[in-house]
Amino acid sequence: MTNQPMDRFKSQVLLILSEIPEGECIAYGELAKLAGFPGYARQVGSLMKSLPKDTKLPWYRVINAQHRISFAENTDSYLRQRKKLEQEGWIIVGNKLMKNEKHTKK
DNA sequence: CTTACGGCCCTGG
DNA sequence: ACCAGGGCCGTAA
Repeated sequence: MTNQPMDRFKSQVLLILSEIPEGECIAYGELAKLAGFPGYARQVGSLMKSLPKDTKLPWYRVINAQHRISFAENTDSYLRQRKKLEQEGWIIVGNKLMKNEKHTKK
């Protein structure tokens, strides 16, 4: 028996995360809020960090509230996430995520 | 646009 | 119990 609230938090976050459709993204804080734990953005981050590298969960669809990838550009974590997102139709311009629309809006 | 700072909340030493 | 540190966030300079 461990900390029940935290266990609940984790399972909720993972559940919601598993239901994020392809091509969509969510912020750490948003995810926490949906899970019923507003203010737990950092915990979501730690949880993502704890996920196994080969996880099926779309951890890469979680980004920060500034629509940026929360990793330094020179890290491979950053590259892995970026690659995944680009595969799902996102474009990263100046570190910002943008939907890949047919007509680049002007 | 880039930094800094305070606030937030758990973990691990 | 104290303290430092995170895949964070919003505001201010």
